[in-house]
Amino acid sequence: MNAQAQMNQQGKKPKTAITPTREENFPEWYQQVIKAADLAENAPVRGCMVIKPYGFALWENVQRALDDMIKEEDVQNAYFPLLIPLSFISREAEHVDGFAKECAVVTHHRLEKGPEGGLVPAAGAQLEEPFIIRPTSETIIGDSMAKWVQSYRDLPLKLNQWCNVMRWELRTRMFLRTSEFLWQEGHNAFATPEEANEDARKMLEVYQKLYRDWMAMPGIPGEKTADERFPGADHSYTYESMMQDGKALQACTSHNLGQNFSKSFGIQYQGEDGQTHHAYTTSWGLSTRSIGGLIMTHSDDDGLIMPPKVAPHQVAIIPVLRDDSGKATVIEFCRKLKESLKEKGVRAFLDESDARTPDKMWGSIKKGIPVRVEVGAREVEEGTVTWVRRDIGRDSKTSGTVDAFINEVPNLLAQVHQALYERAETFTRENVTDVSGLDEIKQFYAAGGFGFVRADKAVLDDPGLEAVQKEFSITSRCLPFEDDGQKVIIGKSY
RNA sequence: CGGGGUGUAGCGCAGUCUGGUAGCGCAUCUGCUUUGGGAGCAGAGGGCCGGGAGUUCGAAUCUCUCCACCCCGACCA
Repeated sequence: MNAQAQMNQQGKKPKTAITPTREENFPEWYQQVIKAADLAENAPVRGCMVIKPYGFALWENVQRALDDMIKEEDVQNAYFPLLIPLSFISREAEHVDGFAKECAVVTHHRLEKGPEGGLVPAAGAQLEEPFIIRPTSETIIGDSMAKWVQSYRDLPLKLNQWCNVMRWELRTRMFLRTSEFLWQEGHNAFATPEEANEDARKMLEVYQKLYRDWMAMPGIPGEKTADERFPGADHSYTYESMMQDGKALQACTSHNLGQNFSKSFGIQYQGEDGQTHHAYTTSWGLSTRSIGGLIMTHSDDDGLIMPPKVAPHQVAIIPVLRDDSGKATVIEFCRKLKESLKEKGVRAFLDESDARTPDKMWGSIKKGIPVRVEVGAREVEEGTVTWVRRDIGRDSKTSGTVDAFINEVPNLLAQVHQALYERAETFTRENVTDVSGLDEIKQFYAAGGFGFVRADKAVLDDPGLEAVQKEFSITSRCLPFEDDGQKVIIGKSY
């Protein structure tokens, strides 16, 4: 957008740090942003990725923020096994249908030398009952809950685990859909259906808060339609976030599982009435997919833009060095600046590499560091610094004293956060189009319409809907809470 | 899993049709000159041309076969 403006003024295409641009090829741009920012790379294993230190630092910040919020809800962290007995997964009928197709199965416990050299699973070491590598843990946690819940006094039971899961995906993309991914999965059990549903809604609000206040990502909270529901859930709630290419990303989910799992796994308690009752359970998860969403929401043609609150580095200090004579003084000045920022609770990164100045600058741009501060011999002499906001670029270049800058930083970071959120929020709002019914949905997408449409939920009962969805690769994303479930949002999705 | 595409230096690519000593740009290293939004000149290093099997005097190039990645679709918290 900024690039577009420059292009018009100068009559030529400005150089962008990322090629291709979003407009030219969005999926390829996405890959290149990840590479340029050094977030992750493909692993030798199909569909898996290596999350590199800078990318993992981002995830850790997201994790820390969410973990604190989860604990605020009186949920306790625990850990359950990676391997799940095969028989567990088949206990809940819908659940099996949902996951059987993408399970990795462990069948042996030993290797031996094969006839043609190399190692093969030992024939004599076949497992009596194979294990699956967890695609999600409802079943194995349900098994434990059944033991832990005896009396109504044991409820509610609220558990969460941070772990990896594996789903044998046919089509993978970095962060958005990988065979193995990291997430947290929460599993709560209650005595009444009301509490369970309230909990599922509550945890969605927690996610919404994380996205809004930490990752600056707007979205549309709502309920999933029946055909988009989690296998085994009575109700699934979601936060659907619009990416810059107009597609929806299911950014997290929260499920009210009713008594489906408590019946399959025998999660029962004796109530005050002396009778035995099945508990009501919920499950809720947020994964490394959120990182993919963050990238596609905020980044531009010069690379990543990090929302300040989860950014591994909030301020990049770039020493501008002319020659070796002034170098020591400038570096010394920068180190002091870094210390002062640290004391203020700001995560500052000082680039002490001997790369040339522009390369250091572009490095911080591509990594999306929210604020860049340039310190040269001139600044050191005057006791001033020059700073620039990543989201605005060089138009935001400002000079001031070191003290002024240090005092301004928290405000600056808050402004970047606010600007990122508002930009994404406006973008989302402007790209949701109200339509009257199926004909208008068809017209909209046939004419190359961009983004989501919002229709009366009656359209879900239109027998022609399926054909239209297929034709334009669109699905119903959710029934937004803000419309009291009377409308449905439809669009393309990841 | 179906259709299409791509695998050649860290990154981006040419070379493949028509077999004959592995190339270009950026990055890296050395030196000099430069330096506040992607510097210039000169030189240097770096490749089992995705893997395997064939055809051939000779294969990045032709054939077969795996594998991986990307896009579309199907499927999918």
